[in-house]
Amino acid sequence: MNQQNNLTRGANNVLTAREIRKSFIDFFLERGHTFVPSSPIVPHGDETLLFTNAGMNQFKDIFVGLTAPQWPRAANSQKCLRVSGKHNDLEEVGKDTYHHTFFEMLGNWSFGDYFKAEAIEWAWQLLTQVWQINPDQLWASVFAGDEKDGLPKDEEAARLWTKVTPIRPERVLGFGKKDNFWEMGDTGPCGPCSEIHIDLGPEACSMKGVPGHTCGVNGDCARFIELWNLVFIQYNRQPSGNLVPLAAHGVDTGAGLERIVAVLQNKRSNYDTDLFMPIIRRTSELCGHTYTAQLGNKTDNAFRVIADHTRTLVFAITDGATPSNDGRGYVIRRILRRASRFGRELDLHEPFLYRLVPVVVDMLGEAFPEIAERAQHVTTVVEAEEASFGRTLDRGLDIFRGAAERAVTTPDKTIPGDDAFQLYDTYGFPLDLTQLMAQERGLAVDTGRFAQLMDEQRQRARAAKKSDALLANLTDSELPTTDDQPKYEVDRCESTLLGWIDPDGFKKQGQVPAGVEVGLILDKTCFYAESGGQVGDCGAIAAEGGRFVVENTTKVANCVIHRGRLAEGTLGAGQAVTATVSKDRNATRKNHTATHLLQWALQQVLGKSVTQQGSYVGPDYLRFDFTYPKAPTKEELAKVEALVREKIAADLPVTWKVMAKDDAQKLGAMALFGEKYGDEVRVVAVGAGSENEIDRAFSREFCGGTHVDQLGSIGGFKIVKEESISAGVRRITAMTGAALMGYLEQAGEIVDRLAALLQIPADKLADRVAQLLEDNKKLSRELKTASKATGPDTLAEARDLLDACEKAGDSSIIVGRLASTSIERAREAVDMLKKKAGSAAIVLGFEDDGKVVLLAGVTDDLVKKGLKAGDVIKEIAPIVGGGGGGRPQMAQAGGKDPAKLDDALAQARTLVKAKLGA
RNA sequence: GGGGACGUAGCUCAAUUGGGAGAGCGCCGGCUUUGCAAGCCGGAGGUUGCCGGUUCGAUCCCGGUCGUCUCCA
Repeated sequence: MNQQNNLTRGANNVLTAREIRKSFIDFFLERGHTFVPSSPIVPHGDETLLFTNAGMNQFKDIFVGLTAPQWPRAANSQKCLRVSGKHNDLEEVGKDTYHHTFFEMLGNWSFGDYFKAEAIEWAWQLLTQVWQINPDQLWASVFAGDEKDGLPKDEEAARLWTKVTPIRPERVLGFGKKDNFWEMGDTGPCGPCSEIHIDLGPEACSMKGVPGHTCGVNGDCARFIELWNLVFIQYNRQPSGNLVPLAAHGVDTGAGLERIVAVLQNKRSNYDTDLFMPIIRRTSELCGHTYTAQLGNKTDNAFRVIADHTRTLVFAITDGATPSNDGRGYVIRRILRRASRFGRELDLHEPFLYRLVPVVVDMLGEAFPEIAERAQHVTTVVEAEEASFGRTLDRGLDIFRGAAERAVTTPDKTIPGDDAFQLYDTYGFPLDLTQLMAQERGLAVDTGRFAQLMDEQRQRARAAKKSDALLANLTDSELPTTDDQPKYEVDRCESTLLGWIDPDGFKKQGQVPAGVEVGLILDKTCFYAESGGQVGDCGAIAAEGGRFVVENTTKVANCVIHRGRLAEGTLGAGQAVTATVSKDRNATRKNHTATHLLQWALQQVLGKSVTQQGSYVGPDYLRFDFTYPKAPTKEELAKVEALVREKIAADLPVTWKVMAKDDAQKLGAMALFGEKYGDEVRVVAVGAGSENEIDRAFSREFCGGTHVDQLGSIGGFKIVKEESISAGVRRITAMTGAALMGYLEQAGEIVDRLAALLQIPADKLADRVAQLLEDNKKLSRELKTASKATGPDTLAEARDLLDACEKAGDSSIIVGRLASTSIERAREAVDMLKKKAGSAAIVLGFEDDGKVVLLAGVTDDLVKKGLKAGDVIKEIAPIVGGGGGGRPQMAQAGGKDPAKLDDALAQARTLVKAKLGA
């Protein structure tokens, strides 16, 4: 049987990855599904998730029942990243043919619509009819039941397989919980799943000759691989561990595109497909090595790692992650460094990853237009980070040398785990590199100790972990949808208190507890929940008999949560209340509209490479992060300010409209990268007086925030700070309205005070201060030289002391009191005396501003005899109520009791004489 | 969010248990050379990130803060 022929359509008719992706989506569109574009790989709203790691992430709220689905059926190809947490494949990448950090997950979903029969039938049809995979190669698995959970075998699925597909019954196998029961987390929706595996033939087995190995489904070798997982969501796992059947059944399927492509293109390795080869070819051009597609080969390994990681970097950075030292950014930094490290295996020592970015864009820019739009930014960021890693390595090499030198002298020729850990933890020097370099010098590395230290570090971090306690137990609660449309119209509204959230969950009955932070839930509200950079509103929710102070407002699914504390009296569920937003919101609105003006002006002045990276809009100020490769000049910033002010002065109107996303995009409205939008979007248009004029607006942005009606009410605009926050990203902080007035007033006061102090007009301040600094410098220099000429002649005093001094053999014992002088001059005197006397022990003291200074100096020949200046000074300093010390040749002390100075000097004389035997 | 390291001249970095703020490169001047490079001699350049504490005295020790690097979650 020639299986190979059935896998392809002949050498000239192999489907490209692009065609395969498209045929999947088209197939499900034809079956009533809605194409829901991939959600960003960086989930902005969801802090519990570092990166999108499965196709269903964006539908989580639907499956847990927090929100209603907008469509009964959906399909897409989702960008996924698996680099941390439960699914951490990072270390595996490169070693085999199929592990990736970034991959695409093809998926189709049913939200309470179709169930097992359709899911199974369609998957089979697509695989065998559209993609023409030989049915003889396919196997199916179903859930075989679990006694502990009291779950029966999934007979329904098993029966359907043979009913709706022509698969032979013996090809439908049962497996346990590990393989065929899918759970999202410890709690929440879950259910049995059914997988489709393909048999690639005996040749593909990767465990040939391993004793006891038999090829089979879930048999751990590369002959049988899983192509598609169909999850049937029909239970809800409660915190107690019990499973409760769900009323609405769902389907969640996932098929890894990279694997499907490898199979359809008849490749043994995912890396041999057109999803990776262009990157590998380009890398090969850059380094001069050839990729031979072997496993267990160092250079081939490096090619694979680089290809995989480059894709990851392009997508993650495009969606708003940026290399940094914590959170998501740190994961990105690690991936980039890992790729860069493997580049060294290919003799690539200069930044090179950034040169692979265009290859990825070429390959995937059509399916994911965002990466094409952000290519320049990604390139800048990657190159800067590669350069930074180069510096990190250089510094690490220095430190390594020190550690290696120490290790060479030890009996066991081992670099201690502490050193290796310090290199890694503090200087970012990779452990494998430490080991490699140690090996080159015949040294070992104590990895056991290293692992121990690493573990301690982990535990420290874990102990410090905190979470949002308020939302801890919400998984099972069905939260109501809050009508928050009033937020755009009014800042006070009447509504009903439906209940509240506390750390135990959602409460719909009883009295709001006092003294603790809770989140009130209303049927409708005029409060704005934190979103799109705009802060959540503050204010109060009150009724007769009670008043609740809202400190922040957030949103979970479609439910607005008013966070705060009961301040007075009592409030109960079901009660009618009045919600009043704080006046701060007016200031926030000004800042929000000003942010739109700022983005528009930046694009006018700096060009289209300016795209929003993030923002903060609060009552006190606004912050706008945007991509731009270098610092804008003062003139450019001034021009931006001028443009914004011009628009404010023109007092143009602001309007907004909810429209279809496609229409909004046609109008050229700006959207935020890495933000997920629904089919209907709200577009805020500045410069348009009504919805009909929206095409005449000069600024149009996707935005759910609150804005002023007329630009004039912004009442002023000023950039107060411009800075870099990471490579290729700048941050501008600006102020408007009353906050700006306060800021200017404060600045004005400072200027007034300075001008009054210097008695000059304010515009001359800068010049005058510069002049003063210069004068000051000159004067202190002059003072230094002048005081040498005037003041007490310390050197003369010292000479007198020398002339009158006692002798111990050839050595002079010079002890005496000087007129008040400076430490510097007294030191000069000591130096002079040493030189003049040739051999001497010197102790000088003087009074200065109510304190005592003592200096001692000893010439080298006497130091050798055991007389140390430091010892002398330590003995006598306590006499004047102080302490001192120094080196054998020169020491110094201070004290607080001038009356005892002569006593101290007398003691010094006795000491020195005793020591020198005089 | 937590831990570690670093911050000194324009640049790269020194400074013994707390006791004269230094070197190399660069810059300026002079000498030497037909010219250049090099060499020799001399010079300028410092709020030791910032604030506070301990001390007779802090680049050094302690606390805080800002910035950079780095690891863990």
